[in-house]
Amino acid sequence: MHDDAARMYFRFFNEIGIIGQLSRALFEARLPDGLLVSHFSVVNHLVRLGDGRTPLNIAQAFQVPKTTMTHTLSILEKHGFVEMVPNPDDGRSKLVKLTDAGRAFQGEAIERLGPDMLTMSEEIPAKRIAEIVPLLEEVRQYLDANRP
Amino acid sequence: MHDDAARMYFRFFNEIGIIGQLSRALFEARLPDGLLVSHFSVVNHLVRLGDGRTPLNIAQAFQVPKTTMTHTLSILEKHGFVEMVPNPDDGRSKLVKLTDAGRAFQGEAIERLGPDMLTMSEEIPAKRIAEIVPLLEEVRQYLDANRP
DNA sequence: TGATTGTAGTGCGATATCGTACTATATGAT
DNA sequence: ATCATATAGTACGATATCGCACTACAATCA
Repeated sequence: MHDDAARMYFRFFNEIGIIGQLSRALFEARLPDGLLVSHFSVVNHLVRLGDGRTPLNIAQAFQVPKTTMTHTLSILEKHGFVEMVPNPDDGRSKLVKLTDAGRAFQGEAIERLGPDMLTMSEEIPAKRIAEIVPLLEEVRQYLDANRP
Repeated sequence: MHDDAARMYFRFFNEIGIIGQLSRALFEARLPDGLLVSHFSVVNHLVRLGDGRTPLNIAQAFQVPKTTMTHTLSILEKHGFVEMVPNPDDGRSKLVKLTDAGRAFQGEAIERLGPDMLTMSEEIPAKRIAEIVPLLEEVRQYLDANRP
């Protein structure tokens, strides 16, 4: 491993970290007060991939401890975006159901991001983004498969 | 803005977020107990770009509120990695000085990451990473310049 | 069946991050 | 010089995230 190579990985992960932070801040500025990306992400996940999942299943999808997901889901429940129902197949567990308010929240949040993405696309076309997404997916899969 | 373009940006930021989370977890597994990436990052910043900076300057470099940096620096001070000294040019402010222990901490943390990067470079060569870093920098600069 | 082991979710405590408000000092206008 | 405004740092409270430990239920095995 050359120093140059090591430095390149450092730069890469550094940029990833900063972009993650900046995009999160941008996104949260478009969400209703008090709601965070971590809240939206779960609702978005349920809308896209289907609800009726267990908290543990969702926690694993987001790579967060189940205690964190318990907390996040309690917030979503407080906002009326999801409902927790008993799992008929397993008395220990619950199923997370989206409500109409939850679906509306997801749709509105995405709509609010439209103008930002439009503006960004004028400076950095989606075509250029599309060129690097595959490698990012590869890196993500590698890291996912090699978790400590 | 086509839906396809919007979806591409979503995928991009989604991958960024996940990679950020996974790489943070990986890195923190290599740090001494109780120390987080947020701690290392500040020490690393001071080693690379020079110490004797003010807390506010560092906070802005990391795009975090100054209250967060106050807290982070207090942790680093508790570990003996930095010292806070009065700023001779401004009675309101302080300067952050690295200690020998701080430099050692940074060097050891980087060394510990070496094997991980070596392993990763076997699957995803640094050359491929190098090809996309410039665009990531562009995105980062764009987001930085268009903060809400 | 009963005992053991494993799993889903939660309660609790610790730390990180952030927003608001405050203090002390600096800057600029008059 | 004085006053108004701006800035650096901190105190404090709120929320997010996480690890540990516990409970309830499930699965397995004797």
